[in-house]
Amino acid sequence: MLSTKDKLIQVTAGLIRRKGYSGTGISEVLKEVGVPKGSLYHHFPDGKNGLIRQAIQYGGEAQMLKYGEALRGQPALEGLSAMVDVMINDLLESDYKDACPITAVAAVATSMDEDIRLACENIFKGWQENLAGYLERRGISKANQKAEQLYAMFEGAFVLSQAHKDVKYLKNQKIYIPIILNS
Amino acid sequence: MLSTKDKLIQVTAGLIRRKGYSGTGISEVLKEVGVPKGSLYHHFPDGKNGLIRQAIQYGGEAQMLKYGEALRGQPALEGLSAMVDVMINDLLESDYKDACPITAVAAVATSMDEDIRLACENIFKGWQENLAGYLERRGISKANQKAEQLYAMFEGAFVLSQAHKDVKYLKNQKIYIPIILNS
DNA sequence: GAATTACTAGACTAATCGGTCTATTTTTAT
DNA sequence: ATAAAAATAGACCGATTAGTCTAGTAATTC
Repeated sequence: MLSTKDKLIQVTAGLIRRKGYSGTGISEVLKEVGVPKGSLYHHFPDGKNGLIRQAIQYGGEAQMLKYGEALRGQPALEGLSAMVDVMINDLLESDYKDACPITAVAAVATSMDEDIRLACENIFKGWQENLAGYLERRGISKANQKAEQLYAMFEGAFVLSQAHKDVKYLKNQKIYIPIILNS
Repeated sequence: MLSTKDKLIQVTAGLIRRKGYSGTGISEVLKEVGVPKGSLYHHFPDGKNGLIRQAIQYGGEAQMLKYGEALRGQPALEGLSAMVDVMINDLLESDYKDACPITAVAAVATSMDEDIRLACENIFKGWQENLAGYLERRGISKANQKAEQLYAMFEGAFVLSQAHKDVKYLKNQKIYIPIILNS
């Protein structure tokens, strides 16, 4: 059984992924979870900002778990390919509605409260370090730089695939994964 | 002298780049341009949607011009490098507040009116075709696929650089440009 | 110069925004 | 059992949202 607080975080994480920061309304969250306003402001004394900050963190960590599962036990090439498949599935399953959990907020975060941007930055950083460690354990040189580049590629391909409603941009990443790894 | 309509489009283009679709308010646009509501709904009978759609198009085309200028007359490597510099400058000059003119909207566009998403898609498509033609004229093989990949990389690096407030992700693209071109 | 069209001006509406506040209920600790 | 703390409930607030509507002004056409 999920606590009210967790339900609020999860529902918010789902909404910001589709509608971004400003597009996600407090009342919509409350309605979907089925709790009154008092509960929200009890659990999140600094209101929308605190709620979204925690939702970003939750969504980012949940995503990292999915990526980690795809990578685990696999050689670099297969693991990264499976990770791209996770992204492809996310788009297809949501009919292209679910953005990367961070991008939808990150793109406007520098014009909002700094703590929101920091939350995005930290999630990205965690993803990258995770992937860099994975590459390093597989003996790949310049693991850190390559992890950065792979994330940049995947991130961009995700945005393009979503905007075009066509996963080909993500699929193409599989061609370039070995090229980056061997560079 | 700019027409009222053009001023509305330009100011809106600037705002959506920083705050996205939902974060950009009609009244904020009006205030900044200094015109009353009647003018806006005269020039844009379908309201906010029409205004933002045209602002996306304007912003996208303006950006393409900047990219075109960077590429023009240059060999592929130098041209693409200069294009990355345009992105770097955009971030630095705005203190990381200006996102890619399309991404900020595109990430949430699939959860809104289809015409908004189509506007984003068309701009991306235009950019890509433009770059593919440029590569082709320089005798580069698989120009279309490489143009797609380069945009994915740049797009992702832009998002990461913005979120981290660090242009290193964009700078690193210069390492990978020749790798993609020669692949 | 008169009529028509284009545009500006801004009051106004209904709905929603995030947030506050006071009760009330539920749970926990003693 | 009782006191204290945690959580729920929702009325209410001022501000803002996108959008409508009626007037009035400016420019254009005939």
